[in-house]
Amino acid sequence: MTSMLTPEGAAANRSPKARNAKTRIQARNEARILDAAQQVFAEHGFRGATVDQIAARAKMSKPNVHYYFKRKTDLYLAVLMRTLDIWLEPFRGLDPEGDPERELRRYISAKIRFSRENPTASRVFATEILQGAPVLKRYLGTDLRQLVDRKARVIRHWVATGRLAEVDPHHLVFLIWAATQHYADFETQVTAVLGKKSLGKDDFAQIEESVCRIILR
Amino acid sequence: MTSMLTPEGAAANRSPKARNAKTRIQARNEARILDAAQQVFAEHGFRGATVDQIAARAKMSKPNVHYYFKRKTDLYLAVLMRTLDIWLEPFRGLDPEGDPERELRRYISAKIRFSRENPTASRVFATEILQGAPVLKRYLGTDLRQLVDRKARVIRHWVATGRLAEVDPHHLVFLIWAATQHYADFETQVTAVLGKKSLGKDDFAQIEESVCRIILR
DNA sequence: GCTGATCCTGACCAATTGGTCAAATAATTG
DNA sequence: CAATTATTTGACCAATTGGTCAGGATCAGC
Repeated sequence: MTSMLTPEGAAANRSPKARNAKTRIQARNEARILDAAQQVFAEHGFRGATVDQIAARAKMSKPNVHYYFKRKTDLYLAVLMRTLDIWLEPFRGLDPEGDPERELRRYISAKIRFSRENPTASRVFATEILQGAPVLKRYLGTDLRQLVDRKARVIRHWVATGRLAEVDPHHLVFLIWAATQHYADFETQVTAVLGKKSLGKDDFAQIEESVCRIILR
Repeated sequence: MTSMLTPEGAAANRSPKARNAKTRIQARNEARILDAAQQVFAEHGFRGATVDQIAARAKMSKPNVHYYFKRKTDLYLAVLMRTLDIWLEPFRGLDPEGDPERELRRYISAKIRFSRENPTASRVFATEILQGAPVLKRYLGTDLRQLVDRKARVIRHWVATGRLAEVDPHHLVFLIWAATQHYADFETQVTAVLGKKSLGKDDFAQIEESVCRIILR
């Protein structure tokens, strides 16, 4: 993966004067568009989102959005990959030599923090998966699968050396993903049922503690 | 709620000859449309779904779909309410006098079974919540909240009488919801990472056992 | 300043959208 | 069967959609 912010489909920006390097304007605008797109995709899904809406939220004209991202799907892919990059960084960092509880707790903590600070990113990803991952399916079955298998081996190693309770590594990972994303994705339901306005920093701190206690019992 | 399959918005079907009672044709077609709509909404969200697609999947003409459900939102609402009706029935059935573990296990079991047999229903609901529950927000904050509060009191009672370990009732409910729906909603990701074709009956049996063991420890 | 590349936009299109309607067809009932 | 009602559809519409394009504005470097 590695910073796929400009995948094949993105506008072939021949860089300023010479080869490839982004203008300050380019960097600023691409980021602004990505942020706007993330919000709109989170609210309406891929097909429900309109380029007009995205442009409006980025305070730009529609043709200008297309100047930076030729097609809507490029924009969508870029948003998803940006999220995956951030999500998987602490996952890749799981250290086989480290203390299992400390390692997992750090991963959970990082994931929850990002979900709280950036719930829309989590929601775009969730929507993509819910709808059968039309765009990400290939990636999930190759790169991500490989990565998870590698880390599953680490977890199995922790279990084998008696440093972690007996668990199925894959289901442990799924459980962590589910738990850390659920409160960001379903925040509307949680706040409505609890009668709260929104989930604050303290709420998420409590959630983190609960999740860790249950998972790392 | 109670069988809101024909909410205000639905076509004002003056019933056959007299007042209100559904023709056999009516019942059959409404069900067929609802099933088709559920699939399409699950794949594309509300805005991404088209009435044409729904009609095609129900093997009907578009005007005929509008004959039974005047507007797209009526159809959407009907799909959501049908799911909620089924989901909440076993939740309402939680018996304060019953054995807590038995009661909760039965609820979890029913919920997982429905998620497995009807994953698209779960996905439509999840998408609605993800997108901020534009249609269901009011219901969540009133009826559902009331119901959950009532059942939270039951759980608190179980804890108070020492029949259940110390837990926050609301978070217990959320955890059950998250766990029972996750494998239906994110099946694509799970199967892709596991390299499986799909999740079978046995997979869900194992999932049910895991969820129960973790939650009812 | 001048030049060329980058950045931005109004106007426009073909395709698709939710929804309507008049008229045709099938059920039901007397 | 005839009349009434329930069901179904082709044709249509106004609005919205993703995307294009020619040209204008702005910038960097000389």
